[in-house]
Amino acid sequence: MADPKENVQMEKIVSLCKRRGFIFQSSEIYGGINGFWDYGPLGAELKRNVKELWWHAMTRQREDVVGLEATIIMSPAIWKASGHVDTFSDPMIDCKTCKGRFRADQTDEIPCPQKPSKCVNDCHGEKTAPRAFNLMFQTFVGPVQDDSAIAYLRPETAQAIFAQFKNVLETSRQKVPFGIAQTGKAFRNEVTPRNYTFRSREFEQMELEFFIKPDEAVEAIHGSVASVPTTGHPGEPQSNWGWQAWHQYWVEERVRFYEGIGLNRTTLAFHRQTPEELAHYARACVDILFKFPFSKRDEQGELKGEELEGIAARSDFDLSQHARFSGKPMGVFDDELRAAWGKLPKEKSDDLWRRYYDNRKRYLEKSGVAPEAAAKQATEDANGLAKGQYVPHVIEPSAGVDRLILALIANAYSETSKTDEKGKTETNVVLRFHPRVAPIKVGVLPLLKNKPELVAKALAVRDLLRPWMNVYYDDGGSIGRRYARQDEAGTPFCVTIDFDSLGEKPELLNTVTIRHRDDGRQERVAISDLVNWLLPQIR
RNA sequence: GCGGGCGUAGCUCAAUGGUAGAGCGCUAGUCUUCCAAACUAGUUACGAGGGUUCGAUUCCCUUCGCCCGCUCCA
Repeated sequence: MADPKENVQMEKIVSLCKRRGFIFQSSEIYGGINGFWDYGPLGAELKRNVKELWWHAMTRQREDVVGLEATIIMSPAIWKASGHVDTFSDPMIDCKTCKGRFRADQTDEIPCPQKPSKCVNDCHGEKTAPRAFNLMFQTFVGPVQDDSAIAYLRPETAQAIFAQFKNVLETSRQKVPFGIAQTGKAFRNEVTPRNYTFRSREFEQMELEFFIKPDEAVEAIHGSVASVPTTGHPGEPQSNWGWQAWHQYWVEERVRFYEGIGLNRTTLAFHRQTPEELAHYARACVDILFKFPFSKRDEQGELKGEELEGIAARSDFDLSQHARFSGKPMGVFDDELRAAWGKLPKEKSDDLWRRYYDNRKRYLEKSGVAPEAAAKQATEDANGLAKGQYVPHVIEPSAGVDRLILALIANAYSETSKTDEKGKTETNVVLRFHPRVAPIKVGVLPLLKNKPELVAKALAVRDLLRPWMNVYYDDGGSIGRRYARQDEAGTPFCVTIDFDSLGEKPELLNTVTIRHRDDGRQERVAISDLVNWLLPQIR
């Protein structure tokens, strides 16, 4: 943590989350378990709202994205193909003398921190035996616990989408470009869970794999690939978009989503990965960061932010891997491409053929295929392109739900101070959630508890609203106390039933007060208009 | 996993080798005509296990968890 003040801010948030029932430590009564967190009543509502908004925006509101709900345990072959079995398991050696940690396969290359003239292998430090640091949780499928039964809890939801790509394509009546969206749990046995729920061992993802034509196919069909500005939203998708346009599009779509739930651009930061940071198969990756209180600061003292979501342009790597490992074709056939290819001038088709060939060959060689075999396969692939066949490329917006929840809470957290006549200052916490994500949409409160007519009317209003939104009825303590309770829960609106609602002023019969969380403003609304007044604000 | 700090009600904080206390919160009741009013009653803790001791929340060990460094990127 950069600064004690920010530490305090984070501690307040943690304390509030427990006090109000947003987040609890998992297995707390048994002393807890590191890296696992539960959501209490308010947290469960908040999280559900966020996931539903994502699902709504990503699938139901779109023509070109469909959903998937895959299992958490899959064939271990999937994780071989994806690279997780290999890259997620570096054997490590700790040196008890110098406290260093080294990859076991590099101890004869890395110099000893204390005696740089010698490598780690030859220095005098006492080393532990090599230990595999596999970030995947292992389990066994079936009753026999031998190596043949080993399976893994998925470390990301994405791979199921690739593995089911063909099934979805064939059953959904979609054509490239289109996407497959999925939310769900993922598991990583992190070395060090950190920063409250930010890095957990069990967490939930919201991932879209959006499949697009390779640029060579777009160019063959449209003559050229559209260029779009590198900043700002490029507008409605166009058929001549290549991967860059689609990537830019999804970055901006995702920012719109965050803005729509109360995280405006100033709370976010962006990181465009450098060529050194990118995985070898990736063309680009933009991270969307949120400036958490625990974030580190840059040289200018600005919060750098922590990653909420990465939008990666992953080329055709994923589907190609699964095609190679499963032996099942992952390519698609494109009528339009086939028709267009025949009309290309030879110069053009040769150029496209060569570029596609080069890309395929580079991928195959990077994947360890022998040069000769790679050249042969790449030739086949490029010939396939000329007949209308290709392996789709993918743009992957991949977000962490739990990180977003924490960001929403941190963003909403605010304190207001009031000093009463006696000079007593009181600090109140207000969670300024966007109404769309707020766990409770409306608090229904009779002005007084000991007047049966008020209570009866308030209960009637509660029952009127309940089918439409999450309501909370409260008649405990004074009205001010109840407002304060709802402020802490982040409830955007409170409806108060008073004597005018009962007709004390006849013209106000069957009206109620709506009190706004953020400024305390009140307005009078007829009970019969309540649903129509509230719904547009919470959707 | 390694090193450093920490662990007392739901929260914030006391005290002690000999019965653990306050404020706030929460629950119930009285009262209350719009922003944590008052009164009454109730509620809950020494992270877990072992040891030293007549007796441990206090001293020692182990373990679990939290925070800070090394790792990581949803």
